[in-house]
Amino acid sequence: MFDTSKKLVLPKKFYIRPVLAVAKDLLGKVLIKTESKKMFAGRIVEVEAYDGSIDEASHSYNGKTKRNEVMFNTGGCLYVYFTYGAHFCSNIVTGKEGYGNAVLIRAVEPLAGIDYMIVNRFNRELKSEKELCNLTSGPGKVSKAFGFDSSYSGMDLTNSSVYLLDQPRLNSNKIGISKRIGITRSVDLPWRFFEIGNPYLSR
DNA sequence: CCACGGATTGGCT
DNA sequence: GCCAATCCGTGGA
Repeated sequence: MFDTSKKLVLPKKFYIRPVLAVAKDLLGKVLIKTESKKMFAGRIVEVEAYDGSIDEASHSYNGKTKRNEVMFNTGGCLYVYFTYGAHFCSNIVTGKEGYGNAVLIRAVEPLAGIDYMIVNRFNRELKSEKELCNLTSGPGKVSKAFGFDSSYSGMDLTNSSVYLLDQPRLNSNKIGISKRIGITRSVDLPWRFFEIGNPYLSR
């Protein structure tokens, strides 16, 4: 299904680029988490870019705080935050140290570890096959399915049990672009990117 | 110290 | 389609 050989792990330099370029290039890449003998894998199909320098919706817009400090790290690590008193959202930090840029993972297409994801999300059997499309079709859902919580924030994606596998870049005619979802500031920036027609999109 | 509101989700109307 | 749930980081007093 996919090759997990080391040479395909995305290197640091992939992440140390402008956040919009990284966001688009993340589509189609495979997110992996290993936990003892379990492996979780999902193909990224929807993302949003956040840029602390000009984007009022970004957590980093008002500078570094205890909550967002990981966003200011050198690109290539996870930034996980807690919101609405209930959900974790997982991001990939991009750019050079000090920039406060990140890409929110809004949806993935499950590839492996699906039974573990079902346990993490629902803690029961699926009621129907249709629930598969509800497994990882949103930022809180992806985090729950993979088991990402605040203890994962700051993890290095080039040297830990969480990493990304390189895959061919999506053809640009497969990439949809829209405004971001669920924000109240800088609402018009067209910084959401998704694979057109993929059944695992958040909407 | 306290009030506010959020990069969401799922259940109910 | 609408709205409550449910924490806690953040910012103003």
